[in-house]
Amino acid sequence: MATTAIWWVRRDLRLTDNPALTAALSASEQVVPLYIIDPALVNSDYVGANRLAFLYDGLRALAADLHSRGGQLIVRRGDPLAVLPELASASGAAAIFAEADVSPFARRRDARVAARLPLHLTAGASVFPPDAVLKADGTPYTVFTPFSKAWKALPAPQPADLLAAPAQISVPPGLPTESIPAAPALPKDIPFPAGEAEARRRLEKFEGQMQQYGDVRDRMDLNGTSRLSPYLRFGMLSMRQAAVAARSAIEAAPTPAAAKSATVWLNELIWREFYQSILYHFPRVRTSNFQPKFNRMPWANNQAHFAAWCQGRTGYPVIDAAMRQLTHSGWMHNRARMIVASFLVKHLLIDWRWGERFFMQHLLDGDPAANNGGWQWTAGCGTDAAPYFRIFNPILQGKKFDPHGNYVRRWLPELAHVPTALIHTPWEMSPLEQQAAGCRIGQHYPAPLVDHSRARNRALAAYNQVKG
DNA sequence: TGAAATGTTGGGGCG
DNA sequence: ACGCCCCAACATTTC
Repeated sequence: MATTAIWWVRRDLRLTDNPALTAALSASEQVVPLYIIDPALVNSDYVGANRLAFLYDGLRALAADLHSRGGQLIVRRGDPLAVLPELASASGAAAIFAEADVSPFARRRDARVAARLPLHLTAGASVFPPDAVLKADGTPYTVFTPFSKAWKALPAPQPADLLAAPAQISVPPGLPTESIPAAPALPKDIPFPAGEAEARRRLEKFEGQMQQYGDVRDRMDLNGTSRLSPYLRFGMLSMRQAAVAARSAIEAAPTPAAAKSATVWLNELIWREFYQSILYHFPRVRTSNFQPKFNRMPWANNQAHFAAWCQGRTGYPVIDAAMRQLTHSGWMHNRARMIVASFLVKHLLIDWRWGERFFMQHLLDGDPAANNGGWQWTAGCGTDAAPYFRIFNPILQGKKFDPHGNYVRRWLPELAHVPTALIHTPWEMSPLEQQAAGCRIGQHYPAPLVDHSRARNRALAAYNQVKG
């Protein structure tokens, strides 16, 4: 009888450069590619329809890729602790292989599984596992720059290190599978087709743009970023594939400026690894301030203000455009993420966890480590955090990073005819200008929810309380 | 991976 | 020609 192993797919929806799959294939003749739709995850308030739709589409793409190699994706719904033993006995599998996941939820789940079944966790979610990048005394880094230096000093993965996709996958016949749920109805303008092939296409396209990344990455009105985050989130692309591409762009750069630009993108990848390491070594950050003194923070937590922020109705065009980009497309430009996060936490004095949860509910790329790290950074309560007095001015940020107002107009059609000079301060339009633009402030578009200068002073006072 | 307040400098208008 | 003032423009410090 053929030996069998389960490849338990979680956040590694790819056949190329997949250490868990490779380990399963080398351990046994037959492999059961299994995805378990866990109701505890699906119904969590950290998950939303956007990301579920992307996941289900990704599973369909993975199933097709497996099918073309003679395999099959087995899908089950239920608690992994119940599904895995049942499938192991039905298939005769002697071992389970899966990619390690740093989130506290995943680690608890995997520990319970490993207590009952032979579960082998492999690296793969990051270029280097969290225990590989440590200070000389063995403790984890809590500041990004030294972390990134240590990361860059480790032997870089080479193109030849990337694991090839198996040509053929043999799955034991006759295993019952459930259908992949139809993706929930979503707005049509979600510009992220799921799947490994699409991820690779995007990476190849971005390799041609990486040398300009440093110049255009902050421009919200341009497509200067890689837009790979949803694919990295679900492992449709491995971090090693991304890092190899970044390194080769740096080496092939014709000018120092081009090399620097690609290095900036490599640093963005390292931020992902940094926050994975933080979540792994300090799991309490998932629910708590990394800096305990922020437990005293006098949040205002005004429900109506939070609702206005969520709906993109704060009266500040950059904020509202970004929030609608998030809810309508499942993604937000990174610069915009910093601006809206700063606004929620500082202008509105709302607990960063509220914003963190809302992001998780809407982002295709919503990742516990990166999202939590970003929010704690903005709130100033995290590792290597932004200083408390760094308060983004939404008007200036708009003028700098959306200079023609094209980003604002794209997501806020009610401002389509506002003159560019006032696109980031539409409340400054005279009654005549409002009429000409077909946009009456307070009717077609809200007046500012808070006054910038007053909100800034209130935030400084609140943060001073924590500091002292 | 800011912004505002405050300080400094230098050119030009003007008596 | 000179001093005075104004105020960009830039630099520094403060939050």
